[in-house]
Amino acid sequence: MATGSKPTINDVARIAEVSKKTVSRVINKSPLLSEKTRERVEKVIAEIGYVPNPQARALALRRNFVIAAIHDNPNAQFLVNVQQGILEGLAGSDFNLMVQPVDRQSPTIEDDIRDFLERQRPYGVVLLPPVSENDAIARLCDELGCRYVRMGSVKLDEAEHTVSSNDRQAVREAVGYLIGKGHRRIALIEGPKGFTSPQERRAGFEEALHEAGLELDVSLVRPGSYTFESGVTAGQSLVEMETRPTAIFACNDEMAIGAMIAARRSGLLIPEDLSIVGFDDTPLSSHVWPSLTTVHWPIVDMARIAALKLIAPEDAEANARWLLPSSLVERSSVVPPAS
Amino acid sequence: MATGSKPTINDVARIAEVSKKTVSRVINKSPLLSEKTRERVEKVIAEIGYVPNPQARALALRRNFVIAAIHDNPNAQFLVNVQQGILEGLAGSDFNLMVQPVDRQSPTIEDDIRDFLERQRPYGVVLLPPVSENDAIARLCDELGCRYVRMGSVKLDEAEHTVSSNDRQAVREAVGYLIGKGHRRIALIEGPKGFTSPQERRAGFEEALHEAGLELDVSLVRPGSYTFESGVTAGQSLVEMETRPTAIFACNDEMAIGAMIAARRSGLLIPEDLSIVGFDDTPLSSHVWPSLTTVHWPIVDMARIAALKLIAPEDAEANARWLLPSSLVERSSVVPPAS
DNA sequence: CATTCATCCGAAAACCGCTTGCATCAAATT
DNA sequence: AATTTGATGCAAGCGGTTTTCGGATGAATG
Repeated sequence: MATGSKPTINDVARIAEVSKKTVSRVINKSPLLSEKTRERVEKVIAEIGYVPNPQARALALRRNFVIAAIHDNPNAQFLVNVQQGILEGLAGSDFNLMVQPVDRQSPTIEDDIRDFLERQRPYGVVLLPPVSENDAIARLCDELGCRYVRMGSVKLDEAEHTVSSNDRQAVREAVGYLIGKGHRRIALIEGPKGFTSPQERRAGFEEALHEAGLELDVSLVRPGSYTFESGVTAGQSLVEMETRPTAIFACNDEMAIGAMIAARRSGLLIPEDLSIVGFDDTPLSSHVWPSLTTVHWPIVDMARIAALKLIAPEDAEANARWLLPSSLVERSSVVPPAS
Repeated sequence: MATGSKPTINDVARIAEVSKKTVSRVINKSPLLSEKTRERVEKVIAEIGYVPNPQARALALRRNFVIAAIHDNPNAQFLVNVQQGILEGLAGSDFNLMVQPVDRQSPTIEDDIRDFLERQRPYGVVLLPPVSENDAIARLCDELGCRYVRMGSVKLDEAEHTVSSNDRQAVREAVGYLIGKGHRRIALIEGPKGFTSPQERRAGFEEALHEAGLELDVSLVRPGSYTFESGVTAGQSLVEMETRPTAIFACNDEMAIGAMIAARRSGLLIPEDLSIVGFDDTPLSSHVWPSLTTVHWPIVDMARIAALKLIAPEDAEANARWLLPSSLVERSSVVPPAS
């Protein structure tokens, strides 16, 4: 090999006195290979510091050594956590992370994703919620032979393609905790309609009430869209009620904090006059005052496992864990109701 | 072309009755080409829906059609905004975004980045602060023939490789605004030592004081590390002073909000007892109560222009705008001091 | 012990789809 | 007619993988 340029498979073959094919077999861990030859080739590879050229492999294999995160504009913290998790899963491998935003509203979303997959040919894709709930996109991946994992509280019908969290159970626990503190008038700020995760969270809310023998009071339920502003609106409407709730469970932290702000604007003290529980455990939740009691949503773990499922499907952890526990994080936004 | 498989350059060449080379010339917009031939080839390309295979191009050109964002992740919101900006700049092009985190502390950081660049061969890289301040990495890019743009308040010596914001000027304006409201005892919570951006912000702070004929009171300066916790610590120490400041300028929003929390814990009312100004204009700043008056840091724009500089260096905007204005956003955390 | 046959490994060549150095050729210029 | 110029094509890469196929090896058989 010429000094200054990277060694190629030809250099390895020449020095080790074998054919390119043999070197290729070593790289791809082919079993049909004598131990002696393998060792000799590996020695040469180590000596001259050979690294296979990813572009050439991509061309020959029709597959790029890249994992793509396909998302539709969720929350910044969520996106970064997912990226971090995927990168953790990819660490030490030859894979890189590509980020591909899409527009869920767009009528051409399927064609856009098809174009992306056909052109970029990622080894696998991680579909983030809410776009992960689009079955057509999963079918598209199947059709194009692209590995995929769907994240979120997706319907749990295929463990192979899903990494999820048990939101329903976690919310039941959280609301049970409020009930345990003595709260009876507990309001709910919902997430956006039509997605699984808010549905699951609401289901958990109702289950907790029933478990305690309480009825769902629909006058205490407010719509929301997972945004801070929607939390403010919902919170305001709740604290202005004649008989206002003593506690609020919001389906995510942003809305919980929005509700907190709204309550404070109305002169209420948190948590003395109103307890609040959120969901997600974003950094935000410990940066407000009082700090927010919330449900920890294990997205970094989920994303790491999603990546492992894609690049090492035989990995034990990737196989075993596809439904991760969410759990309550007690901070200071909950106290028993003023009697 | 066989049904079901994508057309290749050979199909185009055959149908248009020209050579591959000529098709390649059309794709790469070579000037040495008769108008007639170009039109004929373009017609065929459009008809059969030919799209060049990126992997094959990458192999032949020794260059991947990818822009990499190399970061040493400070803040989630920052990272997402940069990604959004880069993607805006890349929209409509054939480029994709790759995300590569590095560890600034690692002794092997240069080798890590060298490996990444040599293997992945991105068309260009965007270096995010603080890793963008590492001159060795910029030299590495030069050496490997990789286009690069450094983001942040980098020393402004080479417009070609820099997209920056005028933090100093913006802070001068913000602190001038506090002075204009009547504040005289203005505290400063600094950013981490050894980086340009906190230095520039501090310089702006001092300039504003001097402009108003005030002296810098070093007893009102606190160290910080751009984290919420460091803001809490600094804020607490400031409000516990015998003669406490009437206003605080924090070098970023997280610390400003930390200081806000600390002040409130001490029983102070914001802004009545203490005015606070931050820097960055993260969503956070409008989600706290009272909402934070801060300096808008145009990172989405900066990142978009960085991407344009990489993929379309002849673009007018990319050339002209490499120093973007930051400007004050007035919210509700500043009032005149209680006399 | 010699011969045959199945088995398996590895060398050579084709291929993935695009770029490019060099050659060619027609048209335009002098 | 000779020379320049611009447009185009051929074929050889880029650095891997895969198919084909010949040769070596070892076991089975007579």
